[in-house]
Amino acid sequence: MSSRDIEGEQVTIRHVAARAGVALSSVSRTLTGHPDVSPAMRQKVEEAVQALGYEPDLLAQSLRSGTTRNIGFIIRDIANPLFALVARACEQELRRNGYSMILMNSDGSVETESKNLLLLRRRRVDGVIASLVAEDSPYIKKTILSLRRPLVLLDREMKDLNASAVITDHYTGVYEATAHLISLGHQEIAFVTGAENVYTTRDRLRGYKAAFSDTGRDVPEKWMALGGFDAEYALIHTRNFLSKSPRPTALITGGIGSTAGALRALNELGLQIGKDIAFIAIDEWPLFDVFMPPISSVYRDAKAMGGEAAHLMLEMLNGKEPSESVIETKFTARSSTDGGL
Amino acid sequence: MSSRDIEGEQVTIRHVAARAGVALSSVSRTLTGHPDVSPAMRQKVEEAVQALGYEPDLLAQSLRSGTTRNIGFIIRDIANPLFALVARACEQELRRNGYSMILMNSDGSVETESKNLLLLRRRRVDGVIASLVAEDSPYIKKTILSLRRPLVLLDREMKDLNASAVITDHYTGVYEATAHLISLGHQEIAFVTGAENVYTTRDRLRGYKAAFSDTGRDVPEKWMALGGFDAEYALIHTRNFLSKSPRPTALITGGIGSTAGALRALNELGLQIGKDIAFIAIDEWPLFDVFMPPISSVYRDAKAMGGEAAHLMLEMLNGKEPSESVIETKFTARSSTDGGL
DNA sequence: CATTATTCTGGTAACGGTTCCATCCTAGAA
DNA sequence: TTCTAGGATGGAACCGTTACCAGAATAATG
Repeated sequence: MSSRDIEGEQVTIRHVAARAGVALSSVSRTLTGHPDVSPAMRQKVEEAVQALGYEPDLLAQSLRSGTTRNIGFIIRDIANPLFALVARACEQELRRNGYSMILMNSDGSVETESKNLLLLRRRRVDGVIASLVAEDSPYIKKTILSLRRPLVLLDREMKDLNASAVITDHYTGVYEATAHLISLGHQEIAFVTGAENVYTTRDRLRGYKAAFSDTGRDVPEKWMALGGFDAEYALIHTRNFLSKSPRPTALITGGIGSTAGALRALNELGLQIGKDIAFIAIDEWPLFDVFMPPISSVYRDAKAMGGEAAHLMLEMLNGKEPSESVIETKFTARSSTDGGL
Repeated sequence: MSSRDIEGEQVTIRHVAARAGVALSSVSRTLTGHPDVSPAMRQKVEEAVQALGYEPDLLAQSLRSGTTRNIGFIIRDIANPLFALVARACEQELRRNGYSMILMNSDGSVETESKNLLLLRRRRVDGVIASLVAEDSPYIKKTILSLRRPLVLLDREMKDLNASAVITDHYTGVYEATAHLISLGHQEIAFVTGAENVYTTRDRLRGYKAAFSDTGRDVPEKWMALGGFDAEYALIHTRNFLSKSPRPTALITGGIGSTAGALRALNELGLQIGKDIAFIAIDEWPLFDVFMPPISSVYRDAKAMGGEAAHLMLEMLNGKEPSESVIETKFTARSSTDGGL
């Protein structure tokens, strides 16, 4: 006998009706708080519900009502500490409002992402919150347009989508970070991050470039590696940059994964942060403040992002128009930006 | 006009039947792969499905079949990097097998956890994978017994539950870690971790104690702080221990949160790891290998845990009896255990 | 007291599928 | 040729709800 066989038959509204000696429609009315229910009826039904331990089947209710109170949440990788914080805050806020979160990793693949979207549609989720792998895939765009459900994008820009979005103002933070390095006398500032087919990269790049041009300097294009958010990409390109001679005197990494890869490369080459090279990370790893030396960073409030995403979703579910919400970034100088020159 | 109004009416099996000019039962048979379907019928149905862009409603299928292909996943905190790795591996494996994951944080609260379990039951999930907040809550036990669904526990021991479990062999790793410190000459080894009402703590504690008693030493009970997995708890107690005189010469922290709190305390007190104090963390933070100095740790494969949890769940869903799976731990000495004496 | 408005209640039709059952064909066996 | 087995199909019941509609009971009105 497997554990599945144990399932005693489910208690349905019919059983309750029988036990209370009333029509099943009356039970439904009582339970959904319809006004036309006599105290006597309420009494009988509640007694029966209590006695049988009845609980309404959300599946059946969903089929009937056309709303599941389920929200799909698609991200590249839940193990990314930043996304994990976003997901947690988002789940908490959704849960407080009676919604559940169906979590799907897209594993950095447009194909998986697309499959996930289609599966969520078949599951009749009420809405989707997603951090897309890329903005330039026509296939994904087509899939999204066919979703026909409220959508909240995380740090992505896509036209004609009728979607809400939580957008980070990367520009400000990265501008400040780069300007800080320049003010310290750095010019050969490497920048290792993801590809330009996502808003995140483009906005950061804008800040990076502006910091140079605003001070009348040339942007050191040769020290830019814009290709992937994964640690492997950052590892290879950081290693490459730092083996050259002359090499960059400072390094900025964009994103959690890039930072991990770059730190590994620095470690491997025996270069000490804040001494042999100045280092700034965009987005914080949880223990950055106790790292030795403490790492300068461009911070954004991931918790706020998740909460805001849930909030925008709930608004759309209440019939409001899609809208955008902006998250600030803040540069904090710590001792990892000390040396390098 | 809100985005919800856009929803053009759903294409159902009825529309397909009408378009193909056949009975709706025939459409169903064709789509579910029933053997008694003529090539002509298949042709007609497939043409209609294609033309209308029909996709079966998983909700309706679930209601009929009694199986949702949804698995509930309950953990204390998805932002815990270890749990995030577990969750990712688990979701990937479930997804490969056609299941989706409903994620719920219990936020360290037995009450929330219990509510989550009940909600998952109402959502008619096919099974639940959970890392429970505590093993000694009769209320939770009662709730779980009423689940009537396959259950996989993560690192927890509960009797008479008919559940599968992924169990970590903490004993070995912690024993080795403690023995290593003892062999270096440490006796005043502090141990800061969660409460004993979860298997995790008990098994670690067993290893810690055995390392002392096996060498005929007294267990330094006064340096044990077993109360909470949260960083705050570890911060306070580490601070407290290390302000004493004499103070511990070594410190072991059990769990991701404890490690974070302890590192903050050390930082705050200006104590340098691997010099002023020997330090070992149980469970690794993602960047431990590039931390300066690198941190000695008791490692376990979180990815394997998640995959194994999914595997055990799938087995139960296929009618197999509940079973247990054991995950190994491995102590690795790095330079954080150098000094202290 | 008769009549009209209000509660209140029960029956039934959806929601979108699957599956059983009965019927009609067609082909193979006697 | 006649009988039968089984393939192919349509119709209807069912999964567990909610919502509409009609009728019964009660209350309010003239």
